[in-house]
Amino acid sequence: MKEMKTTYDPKSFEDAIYARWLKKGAFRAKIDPQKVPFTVMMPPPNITGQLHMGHAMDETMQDIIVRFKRMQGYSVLWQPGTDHASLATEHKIVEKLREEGTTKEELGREEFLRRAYAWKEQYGGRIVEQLKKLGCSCDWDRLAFTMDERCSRAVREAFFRLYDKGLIYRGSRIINWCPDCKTALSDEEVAYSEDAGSFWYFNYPVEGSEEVITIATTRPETMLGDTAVAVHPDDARYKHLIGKTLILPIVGRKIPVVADEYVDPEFGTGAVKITPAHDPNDFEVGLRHSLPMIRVLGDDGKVNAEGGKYAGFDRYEARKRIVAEMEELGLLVKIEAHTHNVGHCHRCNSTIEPIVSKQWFVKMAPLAKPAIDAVMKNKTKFTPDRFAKIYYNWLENIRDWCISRQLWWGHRIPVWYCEDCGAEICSREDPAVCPKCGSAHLKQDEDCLDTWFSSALWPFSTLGWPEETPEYKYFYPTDVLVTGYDIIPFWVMRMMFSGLRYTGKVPFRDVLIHGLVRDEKGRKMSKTLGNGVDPLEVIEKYGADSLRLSLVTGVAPGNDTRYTETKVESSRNFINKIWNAARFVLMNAKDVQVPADLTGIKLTPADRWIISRLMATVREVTISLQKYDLGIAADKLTAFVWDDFCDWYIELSKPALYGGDPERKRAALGVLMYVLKETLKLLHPFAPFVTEEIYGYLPGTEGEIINARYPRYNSKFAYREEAKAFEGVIGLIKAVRAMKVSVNCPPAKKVHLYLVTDARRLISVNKNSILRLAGASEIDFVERGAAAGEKTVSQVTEIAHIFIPLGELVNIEEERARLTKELDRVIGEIARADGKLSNKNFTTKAPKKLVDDEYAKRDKYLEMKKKIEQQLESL
RNA sequence: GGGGGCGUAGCUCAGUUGGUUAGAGCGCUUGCUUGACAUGCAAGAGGUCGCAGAUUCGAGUUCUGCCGUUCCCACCA
Repeated sequence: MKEMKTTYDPKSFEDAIYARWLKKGAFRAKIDPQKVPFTVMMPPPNITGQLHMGHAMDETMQDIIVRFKRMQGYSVLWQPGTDHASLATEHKIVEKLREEGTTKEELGREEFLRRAYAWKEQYGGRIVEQLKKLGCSCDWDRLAFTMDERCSRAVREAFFRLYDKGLIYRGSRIINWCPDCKTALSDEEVAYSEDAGSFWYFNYPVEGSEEVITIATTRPETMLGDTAVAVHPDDARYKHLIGKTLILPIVGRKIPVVADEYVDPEFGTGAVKITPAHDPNDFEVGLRHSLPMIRVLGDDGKVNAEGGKYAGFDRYEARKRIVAEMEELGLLVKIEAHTHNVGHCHRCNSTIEPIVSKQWFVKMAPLAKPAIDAVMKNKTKFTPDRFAKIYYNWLENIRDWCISRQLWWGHRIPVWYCEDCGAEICSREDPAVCPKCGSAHLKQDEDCLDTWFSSALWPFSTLGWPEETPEYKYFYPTDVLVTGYDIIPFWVMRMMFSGLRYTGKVPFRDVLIHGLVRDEKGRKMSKTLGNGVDPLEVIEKYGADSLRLSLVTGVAPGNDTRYTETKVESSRNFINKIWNAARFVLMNAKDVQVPADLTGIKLTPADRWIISRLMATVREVTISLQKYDLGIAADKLTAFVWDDFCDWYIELSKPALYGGDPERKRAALGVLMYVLKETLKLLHPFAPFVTEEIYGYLPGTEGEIINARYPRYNSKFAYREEAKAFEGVIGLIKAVRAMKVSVNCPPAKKVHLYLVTDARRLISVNKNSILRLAGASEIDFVERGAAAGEKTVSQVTEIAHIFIPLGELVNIEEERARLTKELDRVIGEIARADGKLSNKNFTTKAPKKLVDDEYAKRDKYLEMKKKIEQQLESL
């Protein structure tokens, strides 16, 4: 057998272990009627993407859940894939073309797409390799892509069904336009920020009068498209002007003054310029008053022909010039500084222009309702449940979804227009001729679909829907979706209404929401700030297991967390700890095999204690994982491994290992190995690599830990009473250690213990361990402390009153101080217990067990008090 | 304007359905080359759980109000 290295060195085995899992097909999902399926859909990362800390946490959480379920015996499918990320990818390629001195228009659609696919081939697999580094156990054989044949077919079907029912329509509406990406965006793709701007006050002259009306605007260039000025119908200042005509300066257009409730008389001047083609509110006003819509900005963000002499100027240049001209005309009243919320493109951060434009929309109201109901009825549950509220909030206020994008990289809208009769055709298959007039002159819509239209189908499109494939029947609906709260509006909500609409079922039963990984100072990690930490570098330095553990420990569901290297170090230290614990066990084991179970091993109280603790840990970890409390599960495991197993049990086992009694040694090794093996299994979902590596060193284990059965709680091994009694031994050892420290006794100096106790049997059985761990030379049972001599230190514990004669080592004053402090504490406890017990309400209303416990506690403390007082006296 | 989150040890954070003496990691103090591990061991110090009320036998935990902080949505041109 190979020797384990002295320190944990993840680089020496992680890649090899991953390769072995792949080779053995350990991640492969199988349709097995004997098993219960468990399905998780990986949120498909963008093909443009690189693994960042947010992914690392998201994927780690999924891998933990998936490995746990796999070990529990479920037939697990963790479906991986990538997203074509229409806008993000096209943006990147366009940028590259610009560097090459060309444009997509110059290349043409066909050549552009060829380039895009080439780009995808080159970079699209990058993130997949990075996920492997992290240890993700997804079924790579089923790797999907949102633009592959399966997914494309599902997109076509979904579009057709909605179109067929009138839920997809084409219309001219105000949409969010990004002049840089030159495409429409959905409301969700616009991010608002408080930007510093100005408020320009302009005078518009009233026709046939000396009067003017003062309006205020934040976007002067839009005045070119003004078709009215609105005032509040009850506003006394303007009442007489309603119905009058204004001369729009610069342009010279005659525009009416209209009355509309929308105007807030308190804000600005109480008079609002109305530009129906460039503002959502103005658009509504325009509709109410049948105002003309004049678009003055082109798709490139430049003033168009409607802008007269300003045609061709960029929107900001036009703004400057228009303000200057207004000033020259004496119509500029004032300029105020004004911060206001400005929309920015989610992708390129350019300022969004609201523009009226002909686009495709999904009617949301009929889709939102079932999606709300499904969560209300608990068909899908959010964890933590507060996110359900956020979900409702989104769906209740949702507006129709603009799904067309003026992009080439994506799913082209499956609608054709007949050039002869003008018919609009949407069909499942590409039409050859117009079904209305038979003409062959058909032209497909130029636009692509919003990426999220295809992502919304992910839970079932990857399984072959609309076909009733065996996969679809077995693995759908999925079990849990893991994602960040920032993705709820983009994706979770859209998968919900899509799933319900197309499959009649919720796409997942649970939604586990997590927070963001922030930097050490609590800031969002971002490219512009340059504060992002590359998970791959962390893996390189500390190993994937350390990174994984550090991303889930001490994290509460749904809360943001800060990444610090210190946390990774702590996790690494922990893993090193278990590495060395294993090394210790194996060094002593030699030819001993891991026992299959505990039957046939003669157990000591210490053995029963650690087994009891193991069982408690199995239960706690299992329950926590089932509730998706990964942080709690990790904490419980860490505490068990480090405190109980390493710091106590291994030390307790040493007398048996070194004592020379082969039978006892074998028994101790049996327990050590059994507990170690079970612990590795418990830990495997969190730290898959190191547990698999150590598992491979254990003699007598077969196969891989990834396929091992997750430990199950067995009440037979709970040993409740015995474990509790043994805690008394631990208390005794801790007390002796503390006593030695308190009187400055060197740790190496062995002390003689005199014990007044009822637990002689328990102590005798564990004598060797107590001597070793407490640093004692001898234990004597006595009736009274006086037997220990005149100068002693003493301490009362659960199971014994300890006396140690320390001769010259005793510092009387320090000892007196220590005892006095202890006495104060005990008196405080008695007062607390008395207070509770003298309260009739407590004794009558609280559960009996609590009251009894309180009595027992008070008696114990009274006893301790008496002993401490005696001791103080004797000093 | 609407809706969340957070406020607990010096720092970063946990804290299950209300129930022993409120926990962890890091940092700090003291001691230790204890036959796995100094990426370690032992013993400690450190908290009016943001403030004020309420409910309860009992509140870090439930309710109300307030203060601070932060995020999301909506938005007045």
